[in-house]
Amino acid sequence: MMNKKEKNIEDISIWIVEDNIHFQNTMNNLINQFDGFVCNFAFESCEDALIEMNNTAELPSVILLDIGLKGMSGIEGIKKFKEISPATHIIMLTIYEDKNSVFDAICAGASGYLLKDSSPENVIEAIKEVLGGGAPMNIHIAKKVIDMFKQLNPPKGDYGLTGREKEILNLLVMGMNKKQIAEKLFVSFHTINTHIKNIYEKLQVNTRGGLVAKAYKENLL
Amino acid sequence: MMNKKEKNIEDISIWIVEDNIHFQNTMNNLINQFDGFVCNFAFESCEDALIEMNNTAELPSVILLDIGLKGMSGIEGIKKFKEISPATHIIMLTIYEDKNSVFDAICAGASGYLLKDSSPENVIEAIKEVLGGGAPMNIHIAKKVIDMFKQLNPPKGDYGLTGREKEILNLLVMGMNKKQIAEKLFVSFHTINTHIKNIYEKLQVNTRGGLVAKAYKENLL
DNA sequence: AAAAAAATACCACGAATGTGGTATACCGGA
DNA sequence: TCCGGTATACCACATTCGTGGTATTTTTTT
Repeated sequence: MMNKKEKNIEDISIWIVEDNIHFQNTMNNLINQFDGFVCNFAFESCEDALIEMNNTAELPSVILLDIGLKGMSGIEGIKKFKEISPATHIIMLTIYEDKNSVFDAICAGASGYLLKDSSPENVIEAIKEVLGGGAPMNIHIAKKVIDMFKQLNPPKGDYGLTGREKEILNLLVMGMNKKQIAEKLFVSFHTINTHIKNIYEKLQVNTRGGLVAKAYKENLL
Repeated sequence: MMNKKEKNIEDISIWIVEDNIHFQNTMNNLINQFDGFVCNFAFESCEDALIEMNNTAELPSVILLDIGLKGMSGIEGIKKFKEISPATHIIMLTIYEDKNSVFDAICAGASGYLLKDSSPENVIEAIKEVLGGGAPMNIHIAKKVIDMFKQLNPPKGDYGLTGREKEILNLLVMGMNKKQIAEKLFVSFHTINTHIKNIYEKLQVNTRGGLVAKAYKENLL
């Protein structure tokens, strides 16, 4: 009775993408019980949901999306959903608080996330929150966080590179090869070879890719 | 005189957890000098502070918590403190600038962050801010930060890399060579060679260094 | 079903790289 | 004055790269 809901044109349309049928049903019932929300579809995979999305005119306002799905992952799914329906808010569902996944999800465009053991109230609350325009967050603190990150960026690991070595490192990062660098600095190819050898030693790398990557990661430029 | 403060029931209670005695005292004095704040306790480890927390009815409003502590780390401490006293705001203290630590701290529930060489004004300011802000630094803050970072960074050009190509790009950035990548992905060296060839073509580069640099600059990872 | 895209695989060869050496000249601090 | 660090330079050799091909299978899209 409760989970067979009279469709109302005013209702906020919500989809669920979740491969655990039990949890899917639980969510479904929960949402349909709540006045103003209706769960039109529940899928077991992103692929299925995307097919429906491509064939319907009634795009959902919110998608509850499991982060660990078979086939296309939730993270990947976010991008696809957003391509088709940019206005749809996506709330990730996760079992445990996986920092990296959540971070990735946010980067991919998720509006929020929910732990699977959240209380029904929390679920409804989260949906309301994203619908209400997203982050009702203290802008000051957010700004402060950014300032912190900024402060933290400049100083990083010091590997005791000499001036010349830093100079050459920068040219390497620009994609130049040894010969080109030698010509640019008016020294012998052999000299550059030696310098690069020393840089590799100091940074503990042994490929060009590893070197450049480290230079970026550790802010050596 | 100054650091022996008359206890006032109205004062905001602040604890310090910091293993450097000198810095601990400096902070202590600073806080007690300020009208409206009182530093009731200063500990040298999370463990000590937690014991006290479990035995007192007067929970602190704010904890200044060193990030690099002997025994339980500051990051771990955050969770413990929050368990006992969710309303307590935690401000991290650190000398070394490490982006990851800060992010971890924020995820663990820290409200703010202070470099140890901050001016006295900054310290007081930070405490006031977390007290006034109310909003805990959760995933929403992170979202804000990411959003702003996204805005600051160029919208990262799309070079039409396929999934496999992105995968290989990431391995290249890790400093692996073709043979290693081939082994890791259980495919032939020739296949990797072809993929890399195509990546070079798409990104318009022709050296490993240039590739990795571009990957970082354009946020292709 | 047909077409397009992606992933796989192989060959060859000159160019560039990574690594082991050795060695000289310069300069600033102990 | 002697020593350590820096910059310079050269050699040799195995390994890896970059680039020109061609070609099949699998997946995705139309």
